[in-house]
Amino acid sequence: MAEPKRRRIPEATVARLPVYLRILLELAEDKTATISSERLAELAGVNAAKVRKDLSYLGSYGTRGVGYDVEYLMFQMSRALGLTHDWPVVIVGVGNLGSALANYAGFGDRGFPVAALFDADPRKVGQVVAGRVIQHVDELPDVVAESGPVIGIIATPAPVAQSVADRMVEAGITSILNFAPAVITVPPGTSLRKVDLAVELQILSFYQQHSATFGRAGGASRGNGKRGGRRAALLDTANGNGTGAAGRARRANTGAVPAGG
Amino acid sequence: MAEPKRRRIPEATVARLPVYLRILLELAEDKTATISSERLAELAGVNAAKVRKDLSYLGSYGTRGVGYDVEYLMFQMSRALGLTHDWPVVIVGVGNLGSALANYAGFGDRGFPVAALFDADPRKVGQVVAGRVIQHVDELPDVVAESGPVIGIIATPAPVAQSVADRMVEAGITSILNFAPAVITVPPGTSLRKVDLAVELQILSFYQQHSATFGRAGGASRGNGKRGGRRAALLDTANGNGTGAAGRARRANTGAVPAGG
DNA sequence: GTGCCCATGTTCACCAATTCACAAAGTCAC
DNA sequence: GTGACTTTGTGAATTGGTGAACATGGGCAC
Repeated sequence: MAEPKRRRIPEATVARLPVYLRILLELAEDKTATISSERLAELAGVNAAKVRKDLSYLGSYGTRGVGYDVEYLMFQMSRALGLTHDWPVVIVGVGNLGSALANYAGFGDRGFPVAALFDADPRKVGQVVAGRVIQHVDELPDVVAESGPVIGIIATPAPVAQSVADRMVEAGITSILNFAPAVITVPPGTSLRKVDLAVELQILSFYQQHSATFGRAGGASRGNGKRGGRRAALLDTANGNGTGAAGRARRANTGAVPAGG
Repeated sequence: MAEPKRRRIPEATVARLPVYLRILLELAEDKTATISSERLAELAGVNAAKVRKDLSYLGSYGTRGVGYDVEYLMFQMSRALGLTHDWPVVIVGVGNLGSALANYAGFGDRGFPVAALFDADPRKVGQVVAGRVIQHVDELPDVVAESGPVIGIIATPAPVAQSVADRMVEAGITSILNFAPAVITVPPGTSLRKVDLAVELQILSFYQQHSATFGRAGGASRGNGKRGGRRAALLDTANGNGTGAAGRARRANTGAVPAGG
């Protein structure tokens, strides 16, 4: 092993890397050759020091006085994220959400092709969605055994989410993304992330309610230049960390504080 | 003011409250009268101490030696989250995802009725989705002005997400949930949360890749009792904080560590 | 080839969040 | 009414992450 492990990359950093990567992709399309941590921070809505620290976990890939080479940084970042090859995904539960996910082109584009669709409803099995025949969930183990490592997506109703997760784990899936509004547990060694609409809305509700306690944030919304350049960044983040929906202005660079009136 | 502000509730706690609330709802349906912090922690996939501390921010609503009254706790929690009345949502962008969201019954059920659908595509305007006529996005300000405070959901393609956010802010919306795969910025006083599919998948990819560094986590998946009771909980959390998709076992209670082989 | 300039990479101090451990406070049995 | 038992609520210690400040080191002008 040459140097396989630099430092252990913090979870918060891991959650931000994909954001940087997407920005780099856009920059590359615009034929931008190099980027400074400051500019990248601005585009990602974070602090420049944080960007530098995050990138330093990947290695010293910047050039002092110049910045980071976009192409090279993209390569290193993709490597760190394990995106050098495709990760097929299998979707269990082909209702409204499952169909939408299956049809979402962004998946395949970014290295996550939809490998198979499953449902437990016999009426759905055999139907074609997004160019794929829906299979019965009983066939999950066989499909996984054939196709190798995949990411499992749960898009079922809440009551069956845990049992689906169990079946995924048993089939050998070690990465699961749960869209069902239910807490599910998996054994150690399996990665689990969740996306929960209702929870997100309720968090927003909290901050909305809370900002109302200090006088009505709404007024300042239209504050200054509505489109002329980006403003005080609060990268907020359903993923990763930094939940920070900011009830009050937090260190407002632009000085447009809502409560001040 | 009697006692409007106890302590300031930490963001991490705010992100967990909705999870507790959902569990309480299920418990109430099962006619469970009281719940201990330990049991609640188990159901939520977190630490019991954390539950107690989280709940203590709401006030001292437990009874020592007994636990928490489910109904009463639900009430207090709903109040804290601002869920005593409905929060209408407006969805901008009625593509695959937007339609799925509009059709998602879970919204209205939980106090977030869909108030209106918008799109910029003239071919979509006038069509009916989920029982609602799609309006042109230009009408957004009028609708918001009429209906009062709403939560804005962005389900557009990435390139227009920022401009949609700007229009929402200008219309007076102060809570935005962004599904578009783009970083958007809003002025202070506006709450922003994001849900990003690609980012979630890439985070999973990282941990999948990483667990492979220590020998292949896949093997241990089937470890012990596949359904017999919940196991070492890792609440992982696309929202809130604690990104923690656990590459390796983290403090595995059950002892089934993947790398051990 | 020399020196200035500029952005990186890293150190350090701070802040937020988690976890432990335990006293306080209530119930229930008798 | 008393005592044992259970579970909460919180203070303190620890961990993880953030942000500012600064030294390091490479490019570029001349």
